Amino acid sequence: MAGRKQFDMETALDAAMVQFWRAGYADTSLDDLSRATGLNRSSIYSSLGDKDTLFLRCLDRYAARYGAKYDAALSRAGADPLAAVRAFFDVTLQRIADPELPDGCLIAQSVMAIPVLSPAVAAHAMQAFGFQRLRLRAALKAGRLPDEDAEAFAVHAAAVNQSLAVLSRAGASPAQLRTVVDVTIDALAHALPPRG
Amino acid sequence: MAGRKQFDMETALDAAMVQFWRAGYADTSLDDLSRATGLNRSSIYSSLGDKDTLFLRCLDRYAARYGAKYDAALSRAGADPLAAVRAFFDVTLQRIADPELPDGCLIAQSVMAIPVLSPAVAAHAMQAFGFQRLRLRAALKAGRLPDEDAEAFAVHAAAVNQSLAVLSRAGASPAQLRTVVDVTIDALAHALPPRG
DNA sequence: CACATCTTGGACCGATCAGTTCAAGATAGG
DNA sequence: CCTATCTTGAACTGATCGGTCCAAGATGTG
Repeated sequence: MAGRKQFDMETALDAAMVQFWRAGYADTSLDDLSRATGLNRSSIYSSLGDKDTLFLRCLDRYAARYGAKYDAALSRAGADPLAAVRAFFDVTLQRIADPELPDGCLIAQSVMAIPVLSPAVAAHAMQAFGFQRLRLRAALKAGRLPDEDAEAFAVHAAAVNQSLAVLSRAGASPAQLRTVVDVTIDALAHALPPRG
Repeated sequence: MAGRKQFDMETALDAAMVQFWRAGYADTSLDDLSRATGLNRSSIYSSLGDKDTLFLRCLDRYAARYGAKYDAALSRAGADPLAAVRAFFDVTLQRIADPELPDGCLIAQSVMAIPVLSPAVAAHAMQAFGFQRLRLRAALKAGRLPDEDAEAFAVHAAAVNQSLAVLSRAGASPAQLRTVVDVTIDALAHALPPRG
């Protein structure tokens, strides 16, 4: 029953991340984490740290993984602002549509829980939270959109993106979420011509 | 120390509501509720019910109170679609700007916690959650907006409205929230003319 | 003034929480 | 094969959880 580690670290971290993502920090006990990862408390503590540390690692893991997806999608989309916004939303919609993953967004949920999180965790959540808008703004600025419009587009799209997390958590279907995105893109498309 | 009730029911319910609103269901203990309301456990149980029941009452109280504010604002705004949307957002912005009240939105937070809430509470949260969009859609339909556009506007505005809760919880300033709203209204305004 | 009624404070319950400790035992190096 | 090293399972700790119970005592009625 011992000797060399009997589990894969990446798999265990993913399992812990999904558990926190589904149930939130407060409603995830060490027994839940033990069940989800297949490790017992001793192994969790020695290999993954205490609950706070582990949650921080999961938060950063989530931010890095999906942040990379946003970056890749925006880079693929190129210079057209609407294509960039569309690509941006598609990353979110794809994540939500994945039946293997919980609904919502770990970062958005963590931000909502800021008043009861430790300062360190809250700081990470807030930092990760701001990145989506900054990524999109940078992509739009790199394209052929005036800075002012890039900021406005990014603010608006990031806001709608956050709402997708709430809506999916409320049980909205992928089709309903797609409608929200389409309406948003439509509104942005109409706002574009008189300026660009 | 006893005899007739020594507290005001409405005040106590408001205090409990604010406590749940600030810290969420999971992170609110009976001691927290006791401290917030000034009542002790016995009085809470005999007068307000158990934790689940009390939370349900607070959720309904919140939905009724702010639902009424949305109704009143939309009714005051009249038939102009943009005025209606503006009035809709103003209710949210005013609530968030009130320093006496927690950031965010009790319903949005509850919806995010659905996987760990009791079925009864989850059902109430989901029902309350859908009302904003329906109120707005009804107001827009009553105005001079085609049904299809009314639905699209309502979907979009309700989504942005939800994001305001997340953003405020992340510490966004009232000015930043106002920017999100202004950008949204601007986009909707541009989407309007070619159709209406 | 006396009595029945009802609120209140605080002690108490079993369950569960995060976190610690340690012996059992599997492994790797010599 | 032997031993030092490290993981693992399980028991344990003190704190806190939601919920219950009951005596103390203030009130309204007669």
